[in-house]
Amino acid sequence: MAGSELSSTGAPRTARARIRAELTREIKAAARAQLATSGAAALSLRAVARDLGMVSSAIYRYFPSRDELLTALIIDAYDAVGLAATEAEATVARSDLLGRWLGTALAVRCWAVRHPQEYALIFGSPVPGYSAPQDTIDPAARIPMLIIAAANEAAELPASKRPRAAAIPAPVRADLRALSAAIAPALDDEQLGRAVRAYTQLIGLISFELFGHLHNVIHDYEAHFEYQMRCVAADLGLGAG
Amino acid sequence: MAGSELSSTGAPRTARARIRAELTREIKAAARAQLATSGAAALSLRAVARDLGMVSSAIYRYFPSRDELLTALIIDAYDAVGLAATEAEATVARSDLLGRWLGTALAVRCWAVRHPQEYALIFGSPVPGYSAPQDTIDPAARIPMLIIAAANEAAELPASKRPRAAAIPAPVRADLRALSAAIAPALDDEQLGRAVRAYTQLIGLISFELFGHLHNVIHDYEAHFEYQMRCVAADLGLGAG
DNA sequence: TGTACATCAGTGAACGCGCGTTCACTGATGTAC
DNA sequence: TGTACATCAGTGAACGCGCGTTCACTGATGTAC
Repeated sequence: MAGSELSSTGAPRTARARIRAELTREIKAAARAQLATSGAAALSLRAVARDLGMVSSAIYRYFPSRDELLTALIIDAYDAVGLAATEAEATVARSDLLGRWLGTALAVRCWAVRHPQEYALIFGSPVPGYSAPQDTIDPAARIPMLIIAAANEAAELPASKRPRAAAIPAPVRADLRALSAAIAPALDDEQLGRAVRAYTQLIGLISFELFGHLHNVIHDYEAHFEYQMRCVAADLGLGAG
Repeated sequence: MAGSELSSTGAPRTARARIRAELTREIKAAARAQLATSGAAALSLRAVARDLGMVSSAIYRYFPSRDELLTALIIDAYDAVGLAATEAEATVARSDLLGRWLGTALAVRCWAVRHPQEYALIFGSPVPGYSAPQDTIDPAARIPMLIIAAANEAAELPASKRPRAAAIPAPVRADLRALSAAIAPALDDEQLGRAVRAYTQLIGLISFELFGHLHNVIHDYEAHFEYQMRCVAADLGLGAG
Protein backbone atom coordinates (compact mmCIF):
# COMPACT_ATOMS: atom_id res chain seq x y z
CA MET A 1 0.00 0.00 0.00
CA ALA A 2 2.48 2.55 1.19
CA GLY A 3 4.80 1.37 -1.55
CA SER A 4 2.49 2.54 -4.31
CA GLU A 5 2.49 6.00 -2.79
CA LEU A 6 6.26 6.37 -3.10
CA SER A 7 8.16 7.38 -6.20
CA SER A 8 11.33 5.53 -7.13
CA THR A 9 13.36 8.01 -5.07
CA GLY A 10 11.35 7.11 -1.96
CA ALA A 11 9.73 10.53 -1.77
CA PRO A 12 5.95 10.71 -1.52
CA ARG A 13 4.38 10.89 -4.98
CA THR A 14 1.38 13.09 -4.50
CA ALA A 15 0.34 15.97 -2.30
CA ARG A 16 -1.99 13.62 -0.49
CA ALA A 17 0.80 11.14 0.14
CA ARG A 18 3.04 13.90 1.40
CA ILE A 19 0.43 15.05 3.87
CA ARG A 20 -0.15 11.48 4.91
CA ALA A 21 3.52 10.98 5.72
CA GLU A 22 3.58 14.27 7.56
CA LEU A 23 0.56 13.43 9.68
CA THR A 24 1.88 9.97 10.44
CA ARG A 25 4.96 11.66 11.86
CA GLU A 26 2.87 14.12 13.84
CA ILE A 27 0.79 11.35 15.35
CA LYS A 28 3.91 9.54 16.48
CA ALA A 29 5.35 12.75 17.89
CA ALA A 30 2.17 13.45 19.85
CA ALA A 31 2.15 9.86 21.11
CA ARG A 32 5.78 10.20 22.20
CA ALA A 33 4.94 13.38 24.07
CA GLN A 34 2.19 11.47 25.82
CA LEU A 35 4.55 8.66 26.78
CA ALA A 36 6.56 11.23 28.67
CA THR A 37 3.68 12.18 30.91
CA SER A 38 1.75 9.00 31.36
CA GLY A 39 3.79 6.01 30.28
CA ALA A 40 3.26 3.39 27.62
CA ALA A 41 0.48 1.48 29.30
CA ALA A 42 -1.69 4.58 29.41
CA LEU A 43 -1.02 5.64 25.82
CA SER A 44 -4.41 6.70 24.49
CA LEU A 45 -5.43 7.15 20.87
CA ARG A 46 -8.14 9.55 21.90
CA ALA A 47 -5.66 11.76 23.74
CA VAL A 48 -3.34 11.73 20.76
CA ALA A 49 -6.21 12.72 18.48
CA ARG A 50 -7.19 15.50 20.87
CA ASP A 51 -3.63 16.84 20.86
CA LEU A 52 -3.72 17.06 17.10
CA GLY A 53 -7.19 18.58 16.93
CA MET A 54 -8.59 15.56 15.17
CA VAL A 55 -11.51 13.37 15.96
CA SER A 56 -10.42 10.10 17.57
CA SER A 57 -11.62 7.88 14.76
CA ALA A 58 -9.40 9.72 12.28
CA ILE A 59 -6.32 8.09 13.79
CA TYR A 60 -7.52 4.81 12.35
CA ARG A 61 -6.73 6.11 8.86
CA TYR A 62 -3.07 6.02 9.91
CA PHE A 63 -2.74 3.21 12.44
CA PRO A 64 -5.13 0.29 12.47
CA SER A 65 -4.96 -0.05 16.25
CA ARG A 66 -3.32 1.20 19.39
CA ASP A 67 -0.87 -1.69 19.35
CA GLU A 68 0.35 -0.84 15.86
CA LEU A 69 1.06 2.68 17.03
CA LEU A 70 2.99 1.29 20.00
CA THR A 71 4.98 -0.94 17.68
CA ALA A 72 5.87 2.04 15.52
CA LEU A 73 7.05 3.94 18.61
CA ILE A 74 9.16 1.02 19.75
CA ILE A 75 10.82 0.65 16.39
CA ASP A 76 11.45 4.39 16.24
CA ALA A 77 13.00 4.29 19.72
CA TYR A 78 15.36 1.47 18.81
CA ASP A 79 16.26 3.33 15.64
CA ALA A 80 16.87 6.56 17.49
CA VAL A 81 19.10 5.12 20.19
CA GLY A 82 20.88 2.95 17.64
CA LEU A 83 21.50 5.96 15.46
CA ALA A 84 22.77 8.05 18.36
CA ALA A 85 25.20 5.30 19.31
CA THR A 86 26.34 4.64 15.76
CA GLU A 87 26.98 8.27 15.02
CA ALA A 88 28.92 8.84 18.22
CA GLU A 89 30.98 5.75 17.67
CA ALA A 90 31.76 6.71 14.09
CA THR A 91 33.48 9.95 15.11
CA VAL A 92 36.19 8.09 17.02
CA ALA A 93 39.40 6.85 15.34
CA ARG A 94 38.99 3.19 14.43
CA SER A 95 42.11 2.22 16.34
CA ASP A 96 40.85 3.75 19.59
CA LEU A 97 38.83 0.83 20.89
CA LEU A 98 38.36 2.32 24.33
CA GLY A 99 37.08 5.52 22.77
CA ARG A 100 34.69 3.61 20.54
CA TRP A 101 33.21 1.73 23.49
CA LEU A 102 32.97 4.82 25.67
CA GLY A 103 31.47 6.78 22.78
CA THR A 104 28.81 4.13 22.34
CA ALA A 105 28.07 3.84 26.05
CA LEU A 106 27.90 7.57 26.71
CA ALA A 107 25.73 8.14 23.64
CA VAL A 108 23.26 5.50 24.79
CA ARG A 109 23.08 7.00 28.24
CA CYS A 110 22.76 10.49 26.86
CA TRP A 111 19.85 9.46 24.65
CA ALA A 112 18.24 7.61 27.55
CA VAL A 113 18.47 10.61 29.86
CA ARG A 114 16.87 12.79 27.21
CA HIS A 115 14.15 10.31 26.32
CA PRO A 116 13.51 8.38 29.51
CA GLN A 117 10.03 7.20 28.54
CA GLU A 118 11.21 5.94 25.19
CA TYR A 119 14.05 4.20 26.94
CA ALA A 120 11.57 2.60 29.34
CA LEU A 121 9.52 1.57 26.33
CA ILE A 122 12.33 -0.59 25.00
CA PHE A 123 14.39 -1.52 28.07
CA GLY A 124 11.85 -1.29 30.89
CA SER A 125 9.13 -3.76 31.72
CA PRO A 126 7.20 -4.88 28.67
CA VAL A 127 3.80 -3.30 28.09
CA PRO A 128 1.24 -5.82 29.35
CA GLY A 129 -0.87 -7.39 26.64
CA TYR A 130 1.50 -6.21 23.96
CA SER A 131 3.94 -8.51 22.27
CA ALA A 132 6.68 -7.14 20.08
CA PRO A 133 6.55 -8.29 16.45
CA GLN A 134 9.53 -9.45 14.40
CA ASP A 135 10.16 -5.97 13.00
CA THR A 136 11.72 -4.86 16.25
CA ILE A 137 14.57 -7.36 16.14
CA ASP A 138 16.89 -5.74 13.62
CA PRO A 139 16.78 -2.23 15.06
CA ALA A 140 17.39 -3.69 18.51
CA ALA A 141 20.64 -5.27 17.39
CA ARG A 142 22.55 -2.15 16.50
CA ILE A 143 24.04 -1.36 19.90
CA PRO A 144 25.23 -4.89 20.71
CA MET A 145 26.76 -4.98 17.24
CA LEU A 146 28.91 -1.97 18.00
CA ILE A 147 30.07 -3.53 21.25
CA ILE A 148 30.87 -6.82 19.62
CA ALA A 149 32.81 -5.20 16.81
CA ALA A 150 35.07 -3.43 19.28
CA ALA A 151 35.44 -6.54 21.41
CA ASN A 152 36.33 -8.45 18.29
CA GLU A 153 39.20 -6.13 17.47
CA ALA A 154 40.33 -6.02 21.08
CA ALA A 155 40.88 -9.77 21.02
CA GLU A 156 43.69 -9.24 18.56
CA LEU A 157 45.33 -6.47 20.52
CA PRO A 158 48.71 -7.09 22.17
CA ALA A 159 48.42 -7.17 25.95
CA SER A 160 50.61 -4.11 26.31
CA LYS A 161 48.02 -1.99 24.54
CA ARG A 162 45.29 -2.87 27.00
CA PRO A 163 44.11 -0.20 29.39
CA ARG A 164 45.10 0.05 33.00
CA ALA A 165 42.35 0.30 35.55
CA ALA A 166 40.54 3.62 35.40
CA ALA A 167 41.07 6.14 38.18
CA ILE A 168 37.99 7.09 40.18
CA PRO A 169 36.99 10.69 39.50
CA ALA A 170 36.57 12.93 42.55
CA PRO A 171 32.76 13.27 42.62
CA VAL A 172 32.36 9.52 42.25
CA ARG A 173 34.87 8.94 45.00
CA ALA A 174 32.88 11.25 47.27
CA ASP A 175 29.68 9.26 46.70
CA LEU A 176 31.45 5.97 47.27
CA ARG A 177 33.07 7.29 50.45
CA ALA A 178 29.69 8.37 51.81
CA LEU A 179 28.27 4.99 50.96
CA SER A 180 31.06 3.02 52.57
CA ALA A 181 31.02 5.24 55.65
CA ALA A 182 27.37 4.34 56.07
CA ILE A 183 27.57 0.64 55.52
CA ALA A 184 31.01 -0.84 55.05
CA PRO A 185 33.78 1.27 56.59
CA ALA A 186 36.57 -1.14 55.70
CA LEU A 187 35.79 -1.31 52.01
CA ASP A 188 38.02 0.63 49.66
CA ASP A 189 36.53 2.68 46.87
CA GLU A 190 37.61 0.44 44.01
CA GLN A 191 36.07 -2.60 45.64
CA LEU A 192 32.86 -0.72 46.40
CA GLY A 193 32.72 0.33 42.76
CA ARG A 194 33.04 -3.33 41.79
CA ALA A 195 30.18 -4.21 44.14
CA VAL A 196 27.95 -1.59 42.51
CA ARG A 197 28.90 -3.10 39.18
CA ALA A 198 28.10 -6.58 40.41
CA TYR A 199 24.66 -5.46 41.51
CA THR A 200 23.81 -3.67 38.28
CA GLN A 201 25.12 -6.66 36.36
CA LEU A 202 22.94 -9.00 38.39
CA ILE A 203 19.76 -7.00 37.89
CA GLY A 204 20.63 -6.05 34.31
CA LEU A 205 21.04 -9.65 33.27
CA ILE A 206 17.84 -10.82 34.97
CA SER A 207 15.96 -7.94 33.37
CA PHE A 208 17.33 -8.87 29.96
CA GLU A 209 16.13 -12.41 30.45
CA LEU A 210 12.67 -11.53 31.78
CA PHE A 211 12.05 -8.63 29.46
CA GLY A 212 12.90 -10.65 26.38
CA HIS A 213 16.20 -9.18 25.23
CA LEU A 214 17.96 -12.52 25.15
CA HIS A 215 15.18 -14.27 23.30
CA ASN A 216 16.58 -16.59 20.63
CA VAL A 217 20.10 -15.62 21.62
CA ILE A 218 20.51 -17.50 24.87
CA HIS A 219 18.54 -20.70 25.32
CA ASP A 220 19.79 -22.11 28.61
CA TYR A 221 19.16 -19.00 30.64
CA GLU A 222 20.11 -20.54 33.96
CA ALA A 223 23.47 -21.91 32.83
CA HIS A 224 24.28 -18.64 31.12
CA PHE A 225 23.29 -16.65 34.17
CA GLU A 226 25.45 -18.71 36.48
CA TYR A 227 28.40 -18.48 34.11
CA GLN A 228 28.17 -14.71 33.93
CA MET A 229 27.82 -14.42 37.68
CA ARG A 230 30.97 -16.49 38.09
CA CYS A 231 32.80 -14.05 35.86
CA VAL A 232 31.48 -11.17 37.95
CA ALA A 233 32.76 -12.98 41.04
CA ALA A 234 36.21 -13.08 39.53
CA ASP A 235 36.07 -9.32 39.07
CA LEU A 236 35.00 -8.94 42.68
CA GLY A 237 37.86 -11.18 43.79
CA LEU A 238 35.54 -13.68 45.48
CA GLY A 239 37.11 -17.05 46.24
CA ALA A 240 35.73 -20.34 47.45
CA GLY A 241 36.37 -21.14 51.10
CA MET B 1 -4.35 2.38 64.48
CA ALA B 2 -3.05 -1.08 63.63
CA GLY B 3 -0.92 -0.92 66.75
CA SER B 4 -3.90 -0.81 69.08
CA GLU B 5 -5.22 -3.97 67.44
CA LEU B 6 -2.11 -5.95 68.30
CA SER B 7 -1.34 -7.61 71.60
CA SER B 8 2.13 -7.37 73.08
CA THR B 9 3.12 -10.57 71.23
CA GLY B 10 2.25 -8.95 67.91
CA ALA B 11 -0.71 -11.28 67.32
CA PRO B 12 -4.08 -9.74 66.52
CA ARG B 13 -6.04 -9.13 69.71
CA THR B 14 -9.60 -9.72 68.71
CA ALA B 15 -11.49 -11.89 66.22
CA ARG B 16 -12.20 -8.81 64.21
CA ALA B 17 -8.53 -7.85 64.09
CA ARG B 18 -7.61 -11.37 63.04
CA ILE B 19 -10.08 -11.31 60.19
CA ARG B 20 -8.85 -7.90 59.20
CA ALA B 21 -5.25 -9.10 58.96
CA GLU B 22 -6.41 -12.13 57.02
CA LEU B 23 -8.39 -10.09 54.52
CA THR B 24 -5.56 -7.61 54.09
CA ARG B 25 -3.39 -10.53 53.06
CA GLU B 26 -6.05 -11.86 50.72
CA ILE B 27 -6.44 -8.50 49.03
CA LYS B 28 -2.72 -8.32 48.42
CA ALA B 29 -2.67 -11.87 47.12
CA ALA B 30 -5.50 -11.14 44.70
CA ALA B 31 -3.74 -7.98 43.58
CA ARG B 32 -0.52 -9.91 42.98
CA ALA B 33 -2.43 -12.45 40.92
CA GLN B 34 -3.74 -9.58 38.87
CA LEU B 35 -0.26 -8.14 38.35
CA ALA B 36 0.63 -11.40 36.69
CA THR B 37 -2.02 -11.06 34.02
CA SER B 38 -2.23 -7.35 33.40
CA GLY B 39 0.72 -5.54 34.85
CA ALA B 40 1.02 -2.89 37.51
CA ALA B 41 -0.35 0.01 35.52
CA ALA B 42 -3.63 -1.82 34.99
CA LEU B 43 -4.03 -2.93 38.60
CA SER B 44 -7.68 -2.32 39.41
CA LEU B 45 -9.28 -2.13 42.83
CA ARG B 46 -12.60 -3.12 41.33
CA ALA B 47 -11.16 -6.27 39.80
CA VAL B 48 -9.49 -7.18 43.09
CA ALA B 49 -12.80 -6.71 44.90
CA ARG B 50 -14.56 -8.83 42.29
CA ASP B 51 -12.03 -11.63 42.77
CA LEU B 52 -12.74 -11.66 46.47
CA GLY B 53 -16.51 -11.47 46.09
CA MET B 54 -16.64 -8.07 47.72
CA VAL B 55 -18.14 -4.85 46.61
CA SER B 56 -15.50 -2.46 45.26
CA SER B 57 -15.94 0.17 47.95
CA ALA B 58 -15.19 -2.39 50.67
CA ILE B 59 -11.52 -2.38 49.68
CA TYR B 60 -11.30 1.15 51.05
CA ARG B 61 -11.68 -0.26 54.56
CA TYR B 62 -8.26 -1.84 54.03
CA PHE B 63 -6.35 0.44 51.71
CA PRO B 64 -7.15 4.12 51.43
CA SER B 65 -6.32 4.23 47.73
CA ARG B 66 -4.98 2.29 44.81
CA ASP B 67 -1.54 3.79 45.29
CA GLU B 68 -1.35 2.58 48.90
CA LEU B 69 -2.11 -0.93 47.71
CA LEU B 70 0.63 -0.61 45.10
CA THR B 71 3.06 0.57 47.75
CA ALA B 72 2.22 -2.45 49.91
CA LEU B 73 2.85 -4.76 46.95
CA ILE B 74 6.19 -3.10 46.22
CA ILE B 75 7.34 -3.40 49.81
CA ASP B 76 6.23 -7.03 49.90
CA ALA B 77 8.14 -7.74 46.70
CA TYR B 78 11.34 -6.20 48.03
CA ASP B 79 10.87 -8.17 51.24
CA ALA B 80 10.26 -11.41 49.39
CA VAL B 81 13.25 -11.16 47.09
CA GLY B 82 15.41 -9.92 49.94
CA LEU B 83 14.33 -12.81 52.10
CA ALA B 84 14.96 -15.35 49.33
CA ALA B 85 18.45 -13.95 48.85
CA THR B 86 19.24 -13.74 52.54
CA GLU B 87 18.12 -17.28 53.24
CA ALA B 88 20.04 -18.74 50.32
CA GLU B 89 23.14 -16.84 51.30
CA ALA B 90 22.90 -17.94 54.91
CA THR B 91 23.17 -21.63 54.04
CA VAL B 92 26.67 -21.19 52.60
CA ALA B 93 29.80 -21.42 54.78
CA ARG B 94 30.90 -17.91 55.74
CA SER B 95 34.37 -18.47 54.36
CA ASP B 96 33.06 -19.42 50.89
CA LEU B 97 32.74 -15.95 49.43
CA LEU B 98 32.18 -17.21 45.90
CA GLY B 99 29.39 -19.46 47.13
CA ARG B 100 27.79 -16.63 49.06
CA TRP B 101 27.73 -14.40 46.00
CA LEU B 102 26.48 -17.15 43.71
CA GLY B 103 23.86 -18.15 46.26
CA THR B 104 22.61 -14.58 46.41
CA ALA B 105 22.61 -14.14 42.65
CA LEU B 106 20.92 -17.43 41.85
CA ALA B 107 18.30 -16.89 44.53
CA VAL B 108 17.43 -13.49 43.14
CA ARG B 109 17.13 -14.87 39.63
CA CYS B 110 15.09 -17.82 40.83
CA TRP B 111 12.66 -15.56 42.63
CA ALA B 112 12.46 -13.27 39.60
CA VAL B 113 11.67 -16.14 37.25
CA ARG B 114 8.90 -17.31 39.55
CA HIS B 115 7.46 -13.85 40.12
CA PRO B 116 8.19 -11.93 36.95
CA GLN B 117 5.49 -9.31 37.44
CA GLU B 118 6.60 -8.59 40.98
CA TYR B 119 10.15 -8.35 39.71
CA ALA B 120 9.00 -5.91 37.04
CA LEU B 121 7.19 -3.96 39.75
CA ILE B 122 10.44 -3.24 41.55
CA PHE B 123 13.11 -3.39 38.84
CA GLY B 124 11.19 -2.58 35.66
CA SER B 125 9.98 0.80 34.54
CA PRO B 126 8.32 2.78 37.31
CA VAL B 127 4.52 2.86 37.35
CA PRO B 128 3.53 6.22 35.83
CA GLY B 129 1.96 8.63 38.25
CA TYR B 130 3.15 6.62 41.20
CA SER B 131 6.09 7.66 43.32
CA ALA B 132 7.59 5.30 45.86
CA PRO B 133 7.48 6.51 49.44
CA GLN B 134 10.33 6.30 51.94
CA ASP B 135 9.16 2.96 53.30
CA THR B 136 10.51 1.16 50.25
CA ILE B 137 14.11 2.15 50.86
CA ASP B 138 15.10 -0.23 53.63
CA PRO B 139 13.67 -3.40 52.09
CA ALA B 140 15.35 -2.45 48.81
CA ALA B 141 18.77 -2.41 50.43
CA ARG B 142 18.98 -6.03 51.49
CA ILE B 143 20.44 -7.48 48.32
CA PRO B 144 23.13 -4.86 47.81
CA MET B 145 24.04 -5.33 51.47
CA LEU B 146 24.75 -9.00 50.91
CA ILE B 147 26.93 -8.21 47.95
CA ILE B 148 28.85 -5.54 49.76
CA ALA B 149 29.43 -7.77 52.77
CA ALA B 150 31.04 -10.43 50.60
CA ALA B 151 33.04 -7.86 48.67
CA ASN B 152 34.20 -6.42 51.95
CA GLU B 153 35.61 -9.73 53.11
CA ALA B 154 37.09 -10.45 49.70
CA ALA B 155 39.20 -7.32 49.97
CA GLU B 156 41.13 -8.93 52.80
CA LEU B 157 41.65 -12.21 50.99
CA PRO B 158 45.17 -13.18 49.88
CA ALA B 159 45.49 -13.10 46.10
CA SER B 160 46.17 -16.83 45.99
CA LYS B 161 42.68 -17.55 47.26
CA ARG B 162 40.99 -15.64 44.49
CA PRO B 163 39.10 -17.58 41.87
CA ARG B 164 40.40 -18.37 38.41
CA ALA B 165 38.23 -17.49 35.46
CA ALA B 166 35.15 -19.68 35.22
CA ALA B 167 34.92 -22.29 32.47
CA ILE B 168 32.07 -21.86 30.00
CA PRO B 169 29.50 -24.63 30.41
CA ALA B 170 28.59 -26.56 27.26
CA PRO B 171 25.07 -25.19 26.62
CA VAL B 172 26.29 -21.65 27.06
CA ARG B 173 29.18 -22.32 24.72
CA ALA B 174 26.73 -23.60 22.11
CA ASP B 175 24.68 -20.40 22.27
CA LEU B 176 27.76 -18.22 22.10
CA ARG B 177 29.09 -20.23 19.14
CA ALA B 178 25.83 -19.79 17.26
CA LEU B 179 25.92 -16.09 18.01
CA SER B 180 29.50 -15.60 16.92
CA ALA B 181 28.95 -17.68 13.78
CA ALA B 182 26.16 -15.27 12.85
CA ILE B 183 27.88 -12.01 13.54
CA ALA B 184 31.53 -12.19 14.58
CA PRO B 185 33.28 -15.34 13.37
CA ALA B 186 36.68 -14.38 14.73
CA LEU B 187 35.50 -13.75 18.27
CA ASP B 188 36.31 -16.38 20.88
CA ASP B 189 33.67 -17.49 23.35
CA GLU B 190 35.19 -15.85 26.41
CA GLN B 191 35.41 -12.51 24.68
CA LEU B 192 31.84 -12.81 23.40
CA GLY B 193 30.72 -13.58 26.94
CA ARG B 194 32.47 -10.41 28.06
CA ALA B 195 30.67 -8.44 25.35
CA VAL B 196 27.31 -9.76 26.55
CA ARG B 197 28.32 -8.73 30.03
CA ALA B 198 29.31 -5.28 28.82
CA TYR B 199 25.92 -4.83 27.17
CA THR B 200 23.91 -5.94 30.21
CA GLN B 201 26.11 -3.76 32.37
CA LEU B 202 25.49 -0.77 30.13
CA ILE B 203 21.72 -1.16 30.10
CA GLY B 204 21.55 -2.29 33.73
CA LEU B 205 23.34 0.80 34.94
CA ILE B 206 21.26 3.19 32.84
CA SER B 207 18.10 1.48 34.05
CA PHE B 208 19.23 1.85 37.65
CA GLU B 209 19.79 5.52 37.10
CA LEU B 210 16.54 6.21 35.27
CA PHE B 211 14.36 3.95 37.37
CA GLY B 212 15.56 5.50 40.59
CA HIS B 213 17.67 2.78 42.19
CA LEU B 214 20.69 5.03 42.62
CA HIS B 215 18.70 7.87 44.11
CA ASN B 216 20.58 9.45 47.02
CA VAL B 217 23.43 6.99 46.54
CA ILE B 218 25.08 8.40 43.45
CA HIS B 219 24.81 12.12 42.79
CA ASP B 220 27.01 12.72 39.79
CA TYR B 221 25.39 10.13 37.58
CA GLU B 222 27.38 10.99 34.50
CA ALA B 223 30.80 10.78 36.14
CA HIS B 224 29.84 7.55 37.85
CA PHE B 225 28.54 6.08 34.63
CA GLU B 226 31.69 6.92 32.71
CA TYR B 227 33.86 5.50 35.48
CA GLN B 228 31.98 2.22 35.51
CA MET B 229 32.09 1.99 31.74
CA ARG B 230 35.85 2.46 31.86
CA CYS B 231 36.08 -0.46 34.24
CA VAL B 232 33.95 -2.53 31.88
CA ALA B 233 36.32 -1.57 29.07
CA ALA B 234 39.22 -2.94 31.07
CA ASP B 235 37.36 -6.24 31.39
CA LEU B 236 36.78 -6.21 27.64
CA GLY B 237 40.47 -5.49 27.03
CA LEU B 238 39.74 -2.32 25.13
CA GLY B 239 42.71 0.01 24.72
CA ALA B 240 43.13 3.53 23.45
CA GLY B 241 44.53 3.84 19.91
C1' DT C 1 -7.64 19.70 -21.24
C1' DG C 2 -11.96 17.88 -19.42
C1' DT C 3 -14.93 14.71 -17.49
C1' DA C 4 -16.46 10.37 -14.75
C1' DC C 5 -15.31 7.53 -11.42
C1' DA C 6 -12.60 5.57 -7.61
C1' DT C 7 -10.06 6.34 -3.63
C1' DC C 8 -9.13 8.47 0.46
C1' DA C 9 -9.27 11.63 4.86
C1' DG C 10 -11.81 13.25 8.25
C1' DT C 11 -16.53 13.74 10.80
C1' DG C 12 -19.64 12.93 14.50
C1' DA C 13 -22.44 9.92 16.83
C1' DA C 14 -22.75 5.79 19.04
C1' DC C 15 -21.56 1.07 21.24
C1' DG C 16 -20.32 -1.01 25.54
C1' DC C 17 -17.02 -1.04 28.73
C1' DG C 18 -14.26 -0.36 33.13
C1' DC C 19 -12.29 2.72 36.26
C1' DG C 20 -11.43 5.28 41.25
C1' DT C 21 -13.77 7.23 44.69
C1' DT C 22 -17.68 9.05 47.73
C1' DC C 23 -21.61 8.55 50.59
C1' DA C 24 -25.43 7.41 53.55
C1' DC C 25 -26.86 3.13 55.24
C1' DT C 26 -27.29 -1.40 58.02
C1' DG C 27 -25.94 -4.81 61.00
C1' DA C 28 -22.36 -7.02 63.48
C1' DT C 29 -18.50 -6.86 66.82
C1' DG C 30 -16.01 -4.85 70.68
C1' DT C 31 -15.61 -1.89 75.04
C1' DA C 32 -16.61 0.21 79.43
C1' DC C 33 -19.19 0.41 83.27
C1' DT D 1 -22.92 -11.05 83.77
C1' DG D 2 -25.69 -7.52 81.39
C1' DT D 3 -26.53 -3.42 79.21
C1' DA D 4 -25.53 1.06 76.43
C1' DC D 5 -22.75 2.95 73.42
C1' DA D 6 -18.95 3.35 70.09
C1' DT D 7 -16.50 1.40 66.48
C1' DC D 8 -16.06 -1.05 62.46
C1' DA D 9 -16.99 -3.92 57.95
C1' DG D 10 -19.44 -4.31 54.20
C1' DT D 11 -23.48 -2.70 50.99
C1' DG D 12 -25.32 -0.68 46.92
C1' DA D 13 -26.12 3.21 44.34
C1' DA D 14 -24.21 6.95 42.25
C1' DC D 15 -20.71 10.55 40.39
C1' DG D 16 -18.11 11.68 36.39
C1' DC D 17 -14.71 10.13 33.68
C1' DG D 18 -11.96 8.13 29.69
C1' DC D 19 -11.17 4.38 26.77
C1' DG D 20 -10.85 1.53 21.86
C1' DT D 21 -13.32 0.73 18.09
C1' DT D 22 -17.17 0.77 14.48
C1' DC D 23 -20.00 2.90 11.09
C1' DA D 24 -22.44 5.55 7.68
C1' DC D 25 -21.54 9.94 5.96
C1' DT D 26 -19.48 14.07 3.28
C1' DG D 27 -16.31 16.38 0.66
C1' DA D 28 -11.82 16.61 -1.25
C1' DT D 29 -8.02 14.58 -4.01
C1' DG D 30 -6.20 11.54 -7.56
C1' DT D 31 -6.56 8.55 -11.89
C1' DA D 32 -7.81 6.96 -16.45
C1' DC D 33 -9.66 7.78 -20.59
